[in-house]
Amino acid sequence: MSPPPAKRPRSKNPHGATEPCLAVRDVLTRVGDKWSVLVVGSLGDGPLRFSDLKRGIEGISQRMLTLTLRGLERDGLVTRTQYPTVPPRVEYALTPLGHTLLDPVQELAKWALQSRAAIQTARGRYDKKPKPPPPTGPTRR
Amino acid sequence: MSPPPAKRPRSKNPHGATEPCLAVRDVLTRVGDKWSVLVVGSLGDGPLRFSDLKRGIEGISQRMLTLTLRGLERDGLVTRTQYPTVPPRVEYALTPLGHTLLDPVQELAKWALQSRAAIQTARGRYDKKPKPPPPTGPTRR
DNA sequence: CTGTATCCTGCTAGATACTG
DNA sequence: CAGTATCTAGCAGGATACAG
Repeated sequence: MSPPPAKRPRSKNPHGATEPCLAVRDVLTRVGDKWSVLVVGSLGDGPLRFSDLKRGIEGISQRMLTLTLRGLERDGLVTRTQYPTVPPRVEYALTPLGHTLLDPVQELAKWALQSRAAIQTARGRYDKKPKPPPPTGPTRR
Repeated sequence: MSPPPAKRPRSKNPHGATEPCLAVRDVLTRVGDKWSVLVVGSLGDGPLRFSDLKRGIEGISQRMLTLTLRGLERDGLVTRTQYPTVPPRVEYALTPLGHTLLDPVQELAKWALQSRAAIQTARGRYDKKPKPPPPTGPTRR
């Protein structure tokens, strides 16, 4: 039998183990998608109907709103309440868990607003620099 | 000439204007991608070399690490310092702006760790329910 | 060691049309 | 009003090979 190829003992990460990383990535894929945060933010003020959400979030398509809401519902962050009236009326609201997300997200939003200018300045500067010069002379990035 | 089709006066959003949304989305696309947060987190303890980052972040490919670092550099969140030694040695570090991002991100990470269990429970519950029943009888979701 | 250049795949998300 | 069903384009991201 050939000896087992020694599975990489895995040096522990300096900033935490592998476990937390997975959790963070997991959350980030939910929260980091194009619309989830905006939906959660919209619901922060209280329950809203489907069409109100759609109107409130400029640019979202019906499809994406549905998908986003399903995802959030699945994760236990929002509830869906359907009133059997005609025409149908469905309300979405944050769960307690969903509310706890509101805080970190607003932190991030605050950062975004504060840093927006700085970031755009940095981008402008960076985008002007790239000097891939002619083969003559030492290329210096 | 045909009259301009009246550009939709746009009702103002209840949770803020359209402006902030753009900023938030902008940040989210940077922060919400698969690796940026982990890179920033890794650099939180201090500067690191390329290969150290690669080793520290389990599962990232060379390509994505490079791309992520370029993006962060462009946005003024990290600096790249190249020592003209042989072999080449490049160190990445957070800028002051980058450090300010560390805080909100860690908030979110904390939330992720705390809520992980609850979310997975919710998912399990949700994934069991879907009852697309036989065509006989009133389908009730 | 630190990248860049290709190739290739799957998913994300938009547009549109149709149903209860 | 509230959703589902399709179709499709674009791009994020992985593997690999090569270069300074």
